Amino acid sequence: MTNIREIARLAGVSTATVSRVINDHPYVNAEKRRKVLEIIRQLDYVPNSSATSLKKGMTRIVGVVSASYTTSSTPFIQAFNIIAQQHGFNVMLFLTDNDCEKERIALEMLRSKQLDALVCLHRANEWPIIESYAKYGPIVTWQRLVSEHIPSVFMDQYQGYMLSLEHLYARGYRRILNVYSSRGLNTPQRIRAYDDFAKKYTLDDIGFPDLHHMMSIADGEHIARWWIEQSQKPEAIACSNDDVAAGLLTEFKRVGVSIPGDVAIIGFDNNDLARLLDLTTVHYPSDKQAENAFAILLDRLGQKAPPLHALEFELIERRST
Amino acid sequence: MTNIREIARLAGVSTATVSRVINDHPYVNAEKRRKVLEIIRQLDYVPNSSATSLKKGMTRIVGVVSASYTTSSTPFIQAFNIIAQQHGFNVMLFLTDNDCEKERIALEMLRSKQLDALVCLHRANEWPIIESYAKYGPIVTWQRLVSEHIPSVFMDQYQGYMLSLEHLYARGYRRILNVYSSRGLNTPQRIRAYDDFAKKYTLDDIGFPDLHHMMSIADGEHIARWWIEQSQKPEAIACSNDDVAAGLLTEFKRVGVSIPGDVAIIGFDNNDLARLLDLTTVHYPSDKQAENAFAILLDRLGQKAPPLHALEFELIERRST
DNA sequence: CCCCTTTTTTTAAGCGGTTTCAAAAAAATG
DNA sequence: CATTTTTTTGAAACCGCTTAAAAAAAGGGG
Repeated sequence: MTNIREIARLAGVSTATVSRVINDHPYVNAEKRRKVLEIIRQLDYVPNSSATSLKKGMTRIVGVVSASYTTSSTPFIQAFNIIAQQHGFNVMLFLTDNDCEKERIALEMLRSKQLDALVCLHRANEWPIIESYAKYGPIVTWQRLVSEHIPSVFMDQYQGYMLSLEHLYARGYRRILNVYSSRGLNTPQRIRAYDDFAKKYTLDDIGFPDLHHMMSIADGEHIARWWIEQSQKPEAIACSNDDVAAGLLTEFKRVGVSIPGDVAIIGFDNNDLARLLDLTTVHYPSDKQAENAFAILLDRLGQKAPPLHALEFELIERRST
Repeated sequence: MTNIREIARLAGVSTATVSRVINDHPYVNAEKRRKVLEIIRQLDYVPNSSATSLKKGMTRIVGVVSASYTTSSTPFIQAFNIIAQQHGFNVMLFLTDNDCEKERIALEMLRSKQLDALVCLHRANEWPIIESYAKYGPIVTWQRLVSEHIPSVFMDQYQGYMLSLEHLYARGYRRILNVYSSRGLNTPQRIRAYDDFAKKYTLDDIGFPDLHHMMSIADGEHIARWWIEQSQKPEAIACSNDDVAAGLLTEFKRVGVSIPGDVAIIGFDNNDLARLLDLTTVHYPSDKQAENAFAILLDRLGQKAPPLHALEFELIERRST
């Protein structure tokens, strides 16, 4: 086995010097440094990461716990990967399918120091269980959680949804259909936003059904077909996310319904699809949330962390409203 | 820090004894074992995994490299997780989005012994690059690869697709539409299968278009709408996978086309959707492939491995043909 | 009771790195 | 040239665990 001792022997120096070269420490003679690097290259040597982790007390691996790899979680995970990479951390992804056991694996790896920290996009176990692991290493969540041990990069969607509704109002739409998803705590906030909105402008309750659990393109297509059959049609549809909006838009175009002439559509998230289809939407800064999550973890690990971003929703006006 | 020395001290034994208790070795006095376990429980102690890995020369983590988390890769990944778990291995998932750099991370972790082994469902880097990492630890692939260093659990889909076609023929269908995906090397084999099939039964070339890159439910829906517009309609549609078949089926039902009365549909994979929708399909044993992949890795790691499954396609007759 | 075998326990040597500390060498200063 | 400061190096102590080997204790037969 080729280890640091072997390199030291061949380069005619001590292991300390080799270690210094590897870790880019100062105070190494230029010639010796060259020689050591040469031997390392020749022998195709890499330090054993278990040994490094043991000695340094860190693995430089951060776990990301997500129920699955969906349109909504992907941007967060991608951004998290990038920022972690930039700081020399690797990311270990745990797709739990909402299975407590699978989630537990990640938590246990934090406990046994295989992971330095954890970010939970979703969770399967009860909060107290997750909190009980916070003593083993920093944990950050994406969902709302009031806990002194576990910080969160959660954003209250009330404000974001209100942005969406106000935009529709400003454009002159009054008969608005709300399309909700079922993502944990977001829906209640959106409902509250609509109630406040309706009260503010004294809008009558038109009796449109509240659509729930709408999350996919296919759901959007269904709603489009439903819309066509109605005699009392909504003038605008405020969607739970861009996928639903995309499904609506493409299905409407397919059957010749004009957007925004016949009906306006507004999405939520501002994902690739929304950009592609020219959908008006509300930008949900999940990339900034991911960077904040990482910064918080880094800080709790006692490392110098970049400053936190301010998290704000932003209305992206395009051609669908 | 609570380490094994601390436990040993409190239990009044040596670290060797504690280690034996932890690893369930024989030759430990029952009373001392009890005492040690008691202290471990009290202090909420877990062995440091870096130390264990360093000493044992294994991390018991296996990497799974996949482009993303899709309907086709999920069953494999799930099955792989389960079998790995059963053998005391953890799985580290790498979703590469076909990015060479991201894939490289996994390979480098194998090199630095952070991973014991790797299974590649997809790959972004060229084969020679991947092969060059085989010397650092066992690698198995899901795709075809002829290499002495990298074994594969690849299955030639010629036979599976032929099964599908023969079934349609036996049911009396002659005007068959082929729907292909673009998954690497599978499509050529399927085309070859259809050519041989057409030759065997001297079927005329009817001039249906060859549909390529069809992989999703939405693709299936498109094809259904295309079918409706044709004057010369296919009697049966042989799909690249169950998702496409599902899209076809549901879209057809929506507009009142009778299945299999007006047109027969056969899928491929036998996933949850196919079961749910009562689709005739060809079972693609990706769970068995995953178990084989793990067995091969285990064997190459010098551990006792379970025997390999024979891999066979199987026609699953349901109500869509 | 002695000798031999079997069971139990401890000591100590690693696994492969990093880092402290002290010493040696080189450079700067007066 | 002696003294001080700075740069460069290596020896050795760890990080936390496992395990081979040695030692101690217990059991068994004659």
